[in-house]
Amino acid sequence: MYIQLKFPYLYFVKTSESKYCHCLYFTANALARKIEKLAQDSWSKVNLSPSHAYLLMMAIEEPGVQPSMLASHLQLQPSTITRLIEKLEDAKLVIRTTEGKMTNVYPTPKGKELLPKMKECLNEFYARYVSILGKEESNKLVQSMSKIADKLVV
Amino acid sequence: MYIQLKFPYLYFVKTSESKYCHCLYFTANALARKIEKLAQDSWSKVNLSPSHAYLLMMAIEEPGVQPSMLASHLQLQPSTITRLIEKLEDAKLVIRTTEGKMTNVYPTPKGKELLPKMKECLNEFYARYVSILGKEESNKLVQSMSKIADKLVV
DNA sequence: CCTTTTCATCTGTATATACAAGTAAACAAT
DNA sequence: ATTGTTTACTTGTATATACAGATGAAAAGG
Repeated sequence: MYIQLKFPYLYFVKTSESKYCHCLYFTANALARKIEKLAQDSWSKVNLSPSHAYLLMMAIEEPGVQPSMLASHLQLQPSTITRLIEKLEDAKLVIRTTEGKMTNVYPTPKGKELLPKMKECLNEFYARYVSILGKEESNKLVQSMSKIADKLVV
Repeated sequence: MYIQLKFPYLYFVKTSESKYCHCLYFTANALARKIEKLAQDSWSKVNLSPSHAYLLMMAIEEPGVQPSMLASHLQLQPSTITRLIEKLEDAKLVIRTTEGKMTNVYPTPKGKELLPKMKECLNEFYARYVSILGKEESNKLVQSMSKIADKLVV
């Protein structure tokens, strides 16, 4: 004997109808994952994950930028930044120089070449979510989320 | 020669001041990670990650619940659910029975025993974020995030 | 100067999650 | 009945991320 639940197959549940939708935990994660997917999709043209792409863009904008700086701007742990840089280095898109305890990250020519395409991806990503959410609503969302993220510093 | 950036060490940047704060991608991820941390902290008393805890709670509320159901309510992929269940099974908190192609997940007595403590964790988690964000604002946030997550179904 | 502390980064390891492919059951179509 | 398709779940593998500890440089204290 086993319980066969009501809707055989594809229990598709909207986030807002999920049993745990009222819970900040799942809502925030579900939203982040969906946005992640949209972003991955938008950056697939340059064969980079969004994080790698943003890091590369920062290195282009600010050549010699340091991992600690990248960590705080990208809101990631230093160890994560190390790993991201390693991968970009393998792909010959950035180089790292170490002087004393400091490390500086510079884009390679090959990395710089990608900039226009990355900007396109950025625009496409923006356009896509604006077309889904509307300009108003997406701006409001970003603002309120970052305000709240600041408050949540633990 | 290397560039020494302005604020030696601890480039602490609020989410709202990050170079990429205007980007939905980083904002959503940063927020989700902070909430994740708060949740992990709240559930550390039962030695479970929030996802594991929620899965266990669902199995207690609805004994015999199926992985597909869990996947849609917890907004996770079926394979992820399999892995979560495996771990709970190792910890003897749930058991799985398979009949045909269906799988049912039941809490063990040891699992059920945890319910009161888990409810405490849930309450603590809720209380913590409400105390930081306010009741109004946190409700509004959850609502708008889940509404937007629904729209983003790709 | 020497010692201790702090700092910036890296390494080892672990986690949650995902995708894609695999498997086996159930269903459908002829 | 046989065969093909769909479904439900699992497995293999990969990824991004994190934490904790290691390392080596710099700064501070005496």
